[in-house]
Amino acid sequence: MSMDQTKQASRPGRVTIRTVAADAGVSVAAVSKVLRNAYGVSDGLRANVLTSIEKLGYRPSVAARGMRGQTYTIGILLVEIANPYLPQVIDGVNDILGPSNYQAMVGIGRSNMPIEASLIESMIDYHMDGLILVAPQLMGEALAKYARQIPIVALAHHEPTSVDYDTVNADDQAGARLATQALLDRGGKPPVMISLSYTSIAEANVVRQREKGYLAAMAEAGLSDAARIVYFAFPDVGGQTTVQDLLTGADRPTALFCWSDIHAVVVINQAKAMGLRLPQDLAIIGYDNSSVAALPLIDLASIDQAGRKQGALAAQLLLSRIKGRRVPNHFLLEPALVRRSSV
Amino acid sequence: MSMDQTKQASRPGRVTIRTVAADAGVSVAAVSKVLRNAYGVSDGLRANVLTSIEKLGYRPSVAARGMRGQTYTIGILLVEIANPYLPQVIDGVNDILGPSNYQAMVGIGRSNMPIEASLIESMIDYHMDGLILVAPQLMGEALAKYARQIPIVALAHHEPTSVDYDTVNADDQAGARLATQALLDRGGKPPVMISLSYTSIAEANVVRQREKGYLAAMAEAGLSDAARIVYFAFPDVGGQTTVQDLLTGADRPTALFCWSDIHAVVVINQAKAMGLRLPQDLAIIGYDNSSVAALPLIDLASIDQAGRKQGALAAQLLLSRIKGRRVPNHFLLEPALVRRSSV
DNA sequence: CGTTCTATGTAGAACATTCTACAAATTGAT
DNA sequence: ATCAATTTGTAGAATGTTCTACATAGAACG
Repeated sequence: MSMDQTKQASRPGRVTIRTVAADAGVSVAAVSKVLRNAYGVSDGLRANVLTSIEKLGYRPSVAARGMRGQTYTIGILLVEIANPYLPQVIDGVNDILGPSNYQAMVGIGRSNMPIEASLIESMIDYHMDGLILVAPQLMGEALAKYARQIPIVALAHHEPTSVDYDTVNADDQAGARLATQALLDRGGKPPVMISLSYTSIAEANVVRQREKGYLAAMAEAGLSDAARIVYFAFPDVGGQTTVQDLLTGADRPTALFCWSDIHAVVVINQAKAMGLRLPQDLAIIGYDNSSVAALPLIDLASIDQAGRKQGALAAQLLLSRIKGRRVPNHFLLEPALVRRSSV
Repeated sequence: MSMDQTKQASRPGRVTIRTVAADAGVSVAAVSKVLRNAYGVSDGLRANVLTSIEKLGYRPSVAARGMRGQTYTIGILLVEIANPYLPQVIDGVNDILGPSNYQAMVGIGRSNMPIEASLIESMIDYHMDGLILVAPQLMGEALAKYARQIPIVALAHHEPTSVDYDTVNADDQAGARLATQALLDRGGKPPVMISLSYTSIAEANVVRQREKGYLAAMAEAGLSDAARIVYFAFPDVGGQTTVQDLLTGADRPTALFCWSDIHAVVVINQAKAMGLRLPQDLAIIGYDNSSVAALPLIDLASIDQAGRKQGALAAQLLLSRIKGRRVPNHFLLEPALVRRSSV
C-alpha cells in the first residue's frame, strides 16, 4: 500500500478525492470506485472511505467528472417561463429525478431559436448526461444532429417518426377535437379558435397540432367553411383589442376554443367586461387545466393534459436512454375534458 | 514551430482545442490565448485561429474550462417557479448577460431548504463563476459559508449587513406602507393583510418585510390593535375557504392588502363570486404589478417593484464581484403604487 | 554592432476525476 | 500442496482546458 500519490492538494481549502484517499489511507482509484458504486470494493474499505468523505465534507467536482465520465446532471430546456403548464412538467421530472442521484439544471429559451440552440450547445459543452426539451422550436435534422451527441427526449413536440430522440406528448389533436366537439354539441354558431401567433409553422408545434384538431373536428361536422382561427401573442396587451374586435363584430361567435388557459383568461375578462354572460352568450374552453381555470369566478372548462405525468415519463425515458437504449420511444397520452361552468 | 503536440483526438467526432491548433498550424496555447482574448496574439494569428474555429465548428468544453479557469456560466436559483414576478427577474438578468459572454443556468428550489442547499452546492461543484439567489430560504451564516466559496448576489432577500455577499431588493416595507396608507386614506374599516403561510420566520424574507411594513403603517395610524394578518399557502385550494371565512364574518373587512397578486386574484374571485362590489364594498391592493393585475376585469391596484430592473442590477453586481470586487454592495429600490379600479 | 526591450509564440504542468490494465491476496478445487 | 479462479486494491493514462515560465525574433537604443 504505497502512499506516494499524496501530493498535497494545491489550494489548502479544496477537499479533493486525493485528500479523501490520504485520510482513509487508500488509493485514489479506490475512492473513485466507492463513489461510483463500482465493482471490487470490500465492505471494510467502503465504510472506511465513506467515513472520511463524511468527515471531510468531500463533494466530487462535477467539472472534473464531466471530463471523463458522467456528470449525473440532466438539462431541461424550457421555451419560455411564463406558461403555467411548465411548473407541472418540472414537478413531474423531479418526481423521478429526486430518488435517483441525478440533478436537473434548467435553461430558458425565451421563445428564440438561436438562444435555444446556444443553450443546447452549452448543455452539451457541460457534458450533461441528457436533455429534456420542452416544446422546443428546433426540429427535424437540427434536433437529430444534437441527439447524436447527447441523449434527448422532446416533450410537447410532435415528431413521432424521429429515430434519434424520444418524444412524449399529450394528443393535442385529440384534445382540440374534444373541445371543439363539446362546443359543437351545444349548438349555436360554429366555434372559433383563439390561437397563438407564432413565427414557426412547424407541424411539430403543439399549437399547430391543436389547430389541426380543431379543423378536423369542424370538417367532420361539415363546417369546414365556417372554421375560423384568430391569433394573438402572449404576453400582449394588443391581444385585448383583437378579442374586443372579435366580440363586437356583427358575426360575434357564441363559442370559443382557446389554445391555452392564459389566452382564455384574457378572453373571459374581455367578455365579462363587455357584459356577456358565460356560457349563455359565450361558451369557452381552454387548454392545460391550470390552477387559474379552477378559480370560482373564472371556472373555465379546459383540456387536461397531465403535465406532471408527461414530465415523469420524459425523465424515465431519458434515464433509460442514458443507460444505453437506442431504439426510439414515442408516447402519446390521452387528454381529457374537464367540464366547468364556462361551457 | 514543432507540431509534435498533434496526438490526434481520441474520439474522431469531438473537435478539441488540439484539432483547432493542428488545423491552424499553431500551438494549443496560442489557440487558448485567442479564446480568452489574452495578451500576446498577433492579428495574423488571431485571424488564422478564428478561421479554423469557424471551419471546424469548435466549441470549448465548459467542463474542461471549469477545471482550471472560468466557466463563463452563472447560476440562478429560484425559490419556486410559479410566481409571475420571476420571469421579470430572469429577463433583467438576461438583459445584462446577453451582450456579455456569460450564460445562465437555472436551478429550481421548490421552496425546500435542503433542495436549495443541494442546488447551490451543485452549482459550486460545477465551478460556476457566480450565483444569483432569488428569494432564498437560506440566510446568515449558512449563506455566508457558500459566499466564501463563490460570488453570490441575493435578490429579494433582506440582509443589508451581510459582508460576504451583495443584496438587491425593492424596499418591501416601504411598498407595504404605501399600500396600507392608500387603503387607510379611503376610510372604512381598518385594512387586513393577506399573507403567505410559510415555515421560515426569517427577517430576510420579503413576505415578512411586507408584514412589518403593514404593521408599521397601522401603528403610525394608531391602529396597532386593529391590525390583522390572515395566512394561506400557494397554490392551495384551501385558501379559498380561508378567504370565504374572512369575507362572511360579521367583522368583514372593507380593505385588503395582499402580499402578492396571485393571492389577490384568488381573493377578487371569491369576493366577486359573493356579490361584493370592488372597490365600494371591498378595496384591494396586490403586490408585483404582474400582467394579470392589468386585465380589465381584474384591474387590480398593485405595488410595482421593477423586477426586471432588479434582475439587471443583480447581474451587474455579480459580474463586478466576479471581476474581483470584495466590498459588499446593498441596493434598495423604491417601489411605487400603481392605482387601478380596485382601490 | 552589441545590448536591452518588447512582442509573439510554445512547452508542459496543473486541474480532479474516471477507468483500463494489472498486481497481490485470497479462495476453491483437485 | 498445487494450480486456477476470484476478489480486492493500485498505478497511471486520459480527458480538454488554462496559464506560468520560457524561447525566439525583431526593434530600439546607445
